[in-house]
Amino acid sequence: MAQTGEIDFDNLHTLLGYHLRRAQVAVFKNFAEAVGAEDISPGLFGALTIIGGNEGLSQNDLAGALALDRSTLVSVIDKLEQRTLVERRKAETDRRRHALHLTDTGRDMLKRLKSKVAEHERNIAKDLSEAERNVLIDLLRRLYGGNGE
Amino acid sequence: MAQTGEIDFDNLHTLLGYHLRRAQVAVFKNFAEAVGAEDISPGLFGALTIIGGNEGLSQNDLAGALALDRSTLVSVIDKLEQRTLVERRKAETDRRRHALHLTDTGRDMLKRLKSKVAEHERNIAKDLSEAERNVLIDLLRRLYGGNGE
DNA sequence: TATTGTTATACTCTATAACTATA
DNA sequence: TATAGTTATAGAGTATAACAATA
Repeated sequence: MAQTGEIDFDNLHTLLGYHLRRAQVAVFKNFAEAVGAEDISPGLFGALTIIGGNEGLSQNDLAGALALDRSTLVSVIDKLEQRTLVERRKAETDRRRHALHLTDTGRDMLKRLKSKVAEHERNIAKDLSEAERNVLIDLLRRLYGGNGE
Repeated sequence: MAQTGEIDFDNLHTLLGYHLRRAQVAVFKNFAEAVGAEDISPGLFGALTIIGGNEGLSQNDLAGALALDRSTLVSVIDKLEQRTLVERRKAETDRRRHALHLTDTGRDMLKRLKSKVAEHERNIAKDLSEAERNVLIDLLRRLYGGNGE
């Protein structure tokens, strides 16, 4: 019977989607190790980062930035609020909206996370030169139609 | 209030993980459109491809090849078997094992899928030269430690 | 009427632990 | 004892549809 080492992968190894998934699994695993006891996912870190850079934004704004449905954002903010990292304040100008703010705890955690995530980035790209890393980001961006900064 | 276009993404756009996720979402969406009425996910296509290239392999072999737990493989094969694309045959040499085989329907579908997936690959990489596409695959591979073919 | 946030619900993908049958 | 497959269960991540409050 075929052993794992002898498996014929046919054309699977020629497909971008295959390598994207493998790379993402590896990167997410490394992310989890890098943040360790902070115990946060890339998605929640992204939400925290954007709230930190845009205090007072609405859930709709954040959903748009993260390309998530606004119903999905509810549970994202629920999680962050349960951990006292973020708070919903009633927006005064439009009482349908929640203005999202980091708590002091959230700000501290974000600061710690940023240095851990920076280390994580160096770690996953340790076999790539700085130029190669930039090429990789550029090529990925062209895959999904993202513009430069 | 901040609009989506004015959001400050801070350092998020400098992170490989961010672009990987965005690229993967775009690629998976395009995959779904490309296979259309065949209605199959990249994961099931991968399983089908490996079974097609290794008829008679066991569920354990396949789990290893796809880097999935063997309990996860059960539901993968359940789905493929419910659609009459794959069948479990009792391995004669070791009656604990299931030898996985494509049905005629599965073989036909795999053949159709391969051309649709090839088109999908051309489509997602349409803004990349052949050389750039190869560089991208090489760089992704170095992110997860994958060797050459 | 339209928008913001919420709830209820559901689906996909994945894993761990305990079980059965075989080896 | 160890392995192959299964089941029960759980959790993350995501979406759609319907709803209340507000605009």
